[in-house]
Amino acid sequence: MGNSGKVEANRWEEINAACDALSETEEELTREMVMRLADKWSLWTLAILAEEDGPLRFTRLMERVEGVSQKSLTKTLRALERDGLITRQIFAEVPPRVEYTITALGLELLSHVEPLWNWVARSVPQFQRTRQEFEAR
Amino acid sequence: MGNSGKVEANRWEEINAACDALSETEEELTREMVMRLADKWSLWTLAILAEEDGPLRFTRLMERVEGVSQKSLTKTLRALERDGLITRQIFAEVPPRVEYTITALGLELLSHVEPLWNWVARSVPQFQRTRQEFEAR
DNA sequence: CCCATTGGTTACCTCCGGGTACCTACGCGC
DNA sequence: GCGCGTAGGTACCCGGAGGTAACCAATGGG
Repeated sequence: MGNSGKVEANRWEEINAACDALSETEEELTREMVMRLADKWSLWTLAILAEEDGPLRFTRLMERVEGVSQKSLTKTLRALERDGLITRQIFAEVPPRVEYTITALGLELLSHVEPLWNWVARSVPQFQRTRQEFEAR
Repeated sequence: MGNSGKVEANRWEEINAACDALSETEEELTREMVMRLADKWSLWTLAILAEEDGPLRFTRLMERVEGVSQKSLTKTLRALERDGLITRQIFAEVPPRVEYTITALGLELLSHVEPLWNWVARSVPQFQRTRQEFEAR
């Protein structure tokens, strides 16, 4: 526990070093991005678009991202588009048709999210045990 | 962009498969953990404890985690302790002394957060550019 | 003429994270 | 007896996230 801790701590210092290389506003932007991506719907929506491997219409998307409201989905999609993680293509038809597609950047992001997510998923039993012990304390 | 997209999509399907292997409540727990860790202070606090490579007292911690309020730090620390990411040792002294230490689990978590964080930090210029284009549209 | 469809937008409401301010318990030095 | 310092707890307030429901524009079908 002692020496392995030191190794991990050094790794984390690398992150801090990487952050220091950025200007203050850029570090804030990093923080902002991380927190924005961890909101209720962004990653889920992105994952749906990734597994589809093709464009999806708004209504279709709302069916797949179970439980999301129109309003929240709109907002989420605008934010994802703004950051270049998805594209939004409007067709001048009636009734209107809008297609959303994940970008290369979006797929790259997901590929970096995956290991962390998998680790958390694998560690869930550990967390459950720890919580029970904590509760029973 | 076409075939690399397919590769990434398959990777993401692995995540979904990993999630399906868990019960529904466990999947919710995964989601909950990810979102909890992405809150305003958890990761930051954890990082401070990691770089310290030793115990830290409450007041000390509040100085380092710049901008956190007493209330929020208390809450954050309780949550981290509950999940076994840090330990909390109370000394029966006056004035009271409480020491917080990161656990092996906490360090492991940080090591898995690091690549994602680094990628986001590296991609910040890209995000800035994309946003400017979006704004100017 | 009426209505359904699609992709929103808007008003309204509630919940919760997080901030400030103030309180406590305790033993110490004065 | 009085303040001081530590590690919180508690009450109150504000803003923002996110849900619901109603409305809208344009047009093809009946």
